[in-house]
Amino acid sequence: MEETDAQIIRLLSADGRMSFTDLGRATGLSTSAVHQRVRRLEARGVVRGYQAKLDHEAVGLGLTAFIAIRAIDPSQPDDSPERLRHLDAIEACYSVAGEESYLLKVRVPSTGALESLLAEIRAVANVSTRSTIVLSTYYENRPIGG
Amino acid sequence: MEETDAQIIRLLSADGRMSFTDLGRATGLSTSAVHQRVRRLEARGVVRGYQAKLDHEAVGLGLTAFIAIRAIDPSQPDDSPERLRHLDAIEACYSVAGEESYLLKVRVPSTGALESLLAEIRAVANVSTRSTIVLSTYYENRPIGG
DNA sequence: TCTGAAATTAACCCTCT
DNA sequence: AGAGGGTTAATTTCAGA
Repeated sequence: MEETDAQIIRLLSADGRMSFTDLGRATGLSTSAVHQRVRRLEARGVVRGYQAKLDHEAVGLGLTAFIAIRAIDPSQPDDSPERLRHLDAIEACYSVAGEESYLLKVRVPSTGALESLLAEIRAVANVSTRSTIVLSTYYENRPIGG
Repeated sequence: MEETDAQIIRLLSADGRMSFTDLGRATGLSTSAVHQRVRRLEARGVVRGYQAKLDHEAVGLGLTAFIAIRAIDPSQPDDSPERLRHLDAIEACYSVAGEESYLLKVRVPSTGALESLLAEIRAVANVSTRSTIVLSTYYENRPIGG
């Protein structure tokens, strides 16, 4: 990865709405050159899209939790990520090394909603769950380092 | 939270670079009306910024891990999040309920880098660590549901 | 790959409702 | 709060180096 592309990526990681004009100024390139580079990074899949960072509390999703899951029947094929994909409370799904096989990050409005989500996860994926409740978020989704 | 604002938030959560013109079309409002609403959401802190979603592998940060940390000396004031803030491999820091007090999400290039990061975390914050390595990411930072 | 210029479209600000 | 209009600025495409 070239230094100019790396710089563009750092800038867009910190401000996803930065204009091509400003990106050009920051990198010392013309507007059309950065435009070309950003489009190429998007086409290659290095930049996968853009997203607003939200105050989840204000949006009514004030409860965040991490849910580690473990298959109950190890002989069954384990396609939990696909089985759980439709649950839009699940913001992220990772397969992990360790005692459990997957780790989910979820956002819900309340403990009641978390309770029903857990029931649904267990039913849909035939897994046991271990939840870790987030008490407060100090920082999150920080831009990549520079 | 009003339905129109909620809709704008969902749209910007899915596409942070969506134009005010398109937001207007999608919500049935004029360009200037959505413009006004988005600026208000930003001013209130509901929208905290915008960010490019990256392929971290392509950017040279192919190793993701979750690190749960626990204070070694419970009599010391526990300001780990501030002590660790300067480490830009740490993408997120949560305080959590459970056996450990904080959960970090980190991105590094290699296991070697993870090893030195762990050493630094333990030294800087005087904590013990328990790491969970991410093997693969099925989905992540999905837009909020609707 | 870059620049520079031209054409199109969007952002932004203001006023009126 | 929103619509409409006018000005400024950005995006996008293209020719040329």
